[in-house]
Amino acid sequence: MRSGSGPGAGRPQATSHAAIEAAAFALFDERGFDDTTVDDIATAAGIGRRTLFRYFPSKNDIPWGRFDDSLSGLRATLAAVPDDWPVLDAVHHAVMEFNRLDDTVVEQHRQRMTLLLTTPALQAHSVLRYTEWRHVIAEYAAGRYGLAPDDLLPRTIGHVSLALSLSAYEQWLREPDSRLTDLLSQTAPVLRSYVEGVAAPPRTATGRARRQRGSKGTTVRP
Amino acid sequence: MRSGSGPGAGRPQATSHAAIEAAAFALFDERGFDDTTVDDIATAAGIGRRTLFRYFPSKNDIPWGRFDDSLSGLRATLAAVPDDWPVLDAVHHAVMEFNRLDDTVVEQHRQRMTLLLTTPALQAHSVLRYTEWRHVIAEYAAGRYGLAPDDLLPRTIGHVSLALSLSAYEQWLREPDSRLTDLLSQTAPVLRSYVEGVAAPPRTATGRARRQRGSKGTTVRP
DNA sequence: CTTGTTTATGGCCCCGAGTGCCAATAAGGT
DNA sequence: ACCTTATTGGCACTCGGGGCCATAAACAAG
Repeated sequence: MRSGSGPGAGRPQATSHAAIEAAAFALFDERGFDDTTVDDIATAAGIGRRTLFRYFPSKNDIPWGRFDDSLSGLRATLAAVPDDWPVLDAVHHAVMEFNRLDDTVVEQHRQRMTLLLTTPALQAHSVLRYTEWRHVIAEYAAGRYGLAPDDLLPRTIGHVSLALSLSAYEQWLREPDSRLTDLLSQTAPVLRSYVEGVAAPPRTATGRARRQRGSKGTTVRP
Repeated sequence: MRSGSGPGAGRPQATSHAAIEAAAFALFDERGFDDTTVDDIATAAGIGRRTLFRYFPSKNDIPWGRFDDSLSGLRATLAAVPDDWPVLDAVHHAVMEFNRLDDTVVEQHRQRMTLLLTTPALQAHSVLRYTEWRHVIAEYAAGRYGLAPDDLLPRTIGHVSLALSLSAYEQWLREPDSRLTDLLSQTAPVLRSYVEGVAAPPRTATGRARRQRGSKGTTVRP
């Protein structure tokens, strides 16, 4: 651990997370993730293979960059939300903040997320990251409701929040001209209309709006 | 491919999916998933390591068993739902059917799901299975709404349905005496109350019920 | 009984990810 | 010059996974 900016003693670091990440993304873009070996990345970054694994615990972690820091930001955003906001609004606000992008990095972020969401090995690995993310949401919800983070309600809120975010992200990647924040804002109403048993009016020209009558009665209604 | 029950010619199979699965679970139970090598499983099943990989594409696939067949069942259940049911109810019904368990296998299923949901390597790998599952749900919803499966609404329904199921499963594993179907039925109302901005009354003794100001619209709880 | 044909088996060898170990390196301080 | 400290990176190893291919074990036809 480098202690802040203190130089201290010892051999200086030969590289950085950012440098490795840049070298890796160049190769991923050129040959794809699976056809790029860790040796390739290490060589491109001018370091030894063994050193690379001290910066990133696995090849799969490289595309995620410094995700831990983002999580701290998410936690901080939630903590700053006034207590009288509905939990749904608080979470939605935090998700929007979490995914706010500077215009200059939006294409870079799109490339990163494309990699993460289309490469099977990365899709799989990402779950571990999502779990931490969900836990932050669940902890906040638990605090607001006076429950434990692994009670059913907070846990469900974590899962559903992630579901909505992923849904928005996938849609964002599909539509080159869309804006991520727009899609994130859309998922909540979409969910609400679904839960209330009413078909959302399709935004595409081909869709026919069909109205549902709720009469099943065995389970859902209190 | 064995063609139905026709014996035909050729060397008979030395084992079966079920036999490998049984041998594997015994070892997983004894030493844990990570400390069991593929060689161990093959030896225990009395086959060669190379043969094992012809029955299961990867070590991670062994705990999932024959999941494809279950997916066909899910598809069939959805297809059999009358068209005038609300989509939410149809999906909920299909999810319940999908997770219906014979009393004799409930403990076995619990063991399997514990393995799948607590082993990091399996948590990660399971995403690929979940994707197929979500796709079945999204396809159905798309058909009902007259949309494409990768439009925002069907995709979101797939994600949210999975989120609710996983939430129920995790809770089920935490509470030894709970019933999976009960929990699956609970997640939908939990989601509804959350979306409508009203705190669900905590069911645990320690929780203090905290009511949110419902600035967001209609209240449904008594 | 012998000779094909068919199909599954499993050994051999390879690759890539990831880890433990440890000597070498490059700083700062005394 | 010498010590302390921290990072580097090479070597060897394990494990998951896949390509290749000779071989075993069934059945059918001669």
